[in-house]
Amino acid sequence: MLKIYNTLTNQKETFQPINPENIGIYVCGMTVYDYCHMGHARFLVAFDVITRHLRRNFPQVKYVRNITDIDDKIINRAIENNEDISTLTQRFIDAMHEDERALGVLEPDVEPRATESIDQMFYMIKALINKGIAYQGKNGDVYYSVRDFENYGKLSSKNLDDLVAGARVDVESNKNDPLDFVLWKMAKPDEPKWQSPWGDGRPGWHIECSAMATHHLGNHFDLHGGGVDLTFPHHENEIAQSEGANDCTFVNTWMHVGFLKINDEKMSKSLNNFFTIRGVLEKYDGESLRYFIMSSHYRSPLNFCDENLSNAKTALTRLYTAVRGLNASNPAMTQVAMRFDYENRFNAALDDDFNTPIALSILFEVAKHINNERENDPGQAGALAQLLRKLGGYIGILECDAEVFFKQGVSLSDAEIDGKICQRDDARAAKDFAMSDQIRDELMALDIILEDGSNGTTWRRK
RNA sequence: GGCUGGGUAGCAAAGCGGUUAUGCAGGGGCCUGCAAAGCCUUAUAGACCGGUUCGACUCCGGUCCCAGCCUCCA
Repeated sequence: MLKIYNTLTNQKETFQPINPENIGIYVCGMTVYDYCHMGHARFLVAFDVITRHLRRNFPQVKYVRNITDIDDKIINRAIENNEDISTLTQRFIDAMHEDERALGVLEPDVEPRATESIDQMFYMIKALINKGIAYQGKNGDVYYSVRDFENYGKLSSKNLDDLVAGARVDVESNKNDPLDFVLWKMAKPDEPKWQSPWGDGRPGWHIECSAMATHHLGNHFDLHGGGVDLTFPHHENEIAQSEGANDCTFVNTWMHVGFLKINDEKMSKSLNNFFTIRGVLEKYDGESLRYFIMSSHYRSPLNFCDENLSNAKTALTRLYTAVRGLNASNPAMTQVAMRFDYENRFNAALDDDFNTPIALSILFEVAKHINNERENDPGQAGALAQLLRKLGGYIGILECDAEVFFKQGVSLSDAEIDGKICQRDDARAAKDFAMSDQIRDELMALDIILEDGSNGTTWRRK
């Protein structure tokens, strides 16, 4: 039984699909004006784990993740780069897809873009104006009238008066109320614009998600997610817009992924401490990065630092070490492995609000079991190795060949290393251990580790 | 100030009202020419103060501290 923490109620709830035959989930995606950073990696992987689990438990899941391809930051960046907006956004969309593949993130079913969803936004804004919940200000911008939506604040547990009290003094005379937010803004000269019933302009940020989500998933769907920082105001405003326009519950369960910290500090541009995914990939492989992200619960803060990352790599190495050399596929043997309850416990962990740390700990139990059986009962060890890979696959790890994992990114060729191993074997046979150790040390200096086993010497990267 | 989370062993990170989390690092041992890997074994916890209970890291109350949101941000 799947339980999910719902921001709307601030508690874990049993997930009750609107239609068990078809689950709908919407996630707020990237604003594409730069390369993805590690914070993006975190929510991309988190929702990848979530949707993978949903897909195994329900016959059909529709995962929609939008792309914001028009906003101030994009416009400014295009001007800075002297680059066409669509060229800029396409470049970073392609880069995002590349990063996702490196992290083992599966594609969403639909990836709608704001600029391709303008008509749906018009439709919703019109509905809001007709109901008197939205109005056009003196400057032509269209605003949402927050006071006319009675449930405003229900997601983020805020009430309007507290918000007013805490608000920055923003004398925005075009609004009826300082808390009102923009649905459609008039274009300034030289800005990209679309014709609308209210004048040439472009959409406000929040309306695009309401429009795209309801267009692809209907007025009422199961799950909606994003980073915690989107809870207010973005998701709060999405609820106001969608429920205001459609007069029905927008989303049953709201999910929010915790923040990523950098060396225990908040990641921010002013501290200049943000890392792009591709930058980190120069030093760590994508799978280790993915493991690092899954090593804490998706709602907890996650601290990005070298120690934690190398820890993740070491941990993943232990799992690959367990399956190494046990690649043969044998469905019958997997059945044997099934008599242990690893898989049930693994699934139960994910059913408990996607508890990846527990799920991973079960993987280590299987690894230990394999190591114990390796000598005694190779058949069973092989079956357990298959089980380990299968469970790993459920969360997007352990899917590559162990030899590939152990030999990636090494500066010498296989032949060169094999040559060294032969030399060393000769030295060892002659009991010339000084020479033998020297060869091993030389390779170690190149991050190549030699291991003498009963079937000869094997090697792996550090 | 308001709202939401959180404070667990050397580090990271979970579950749980009474019995081993897990990974890395540390001690001892097995294996090895020596290592590495692996196995066995071992030490180190639950911010503080009260309360409930036969029994609390786990529930309740209070105190202190930390983080996030309240302004664009995953």
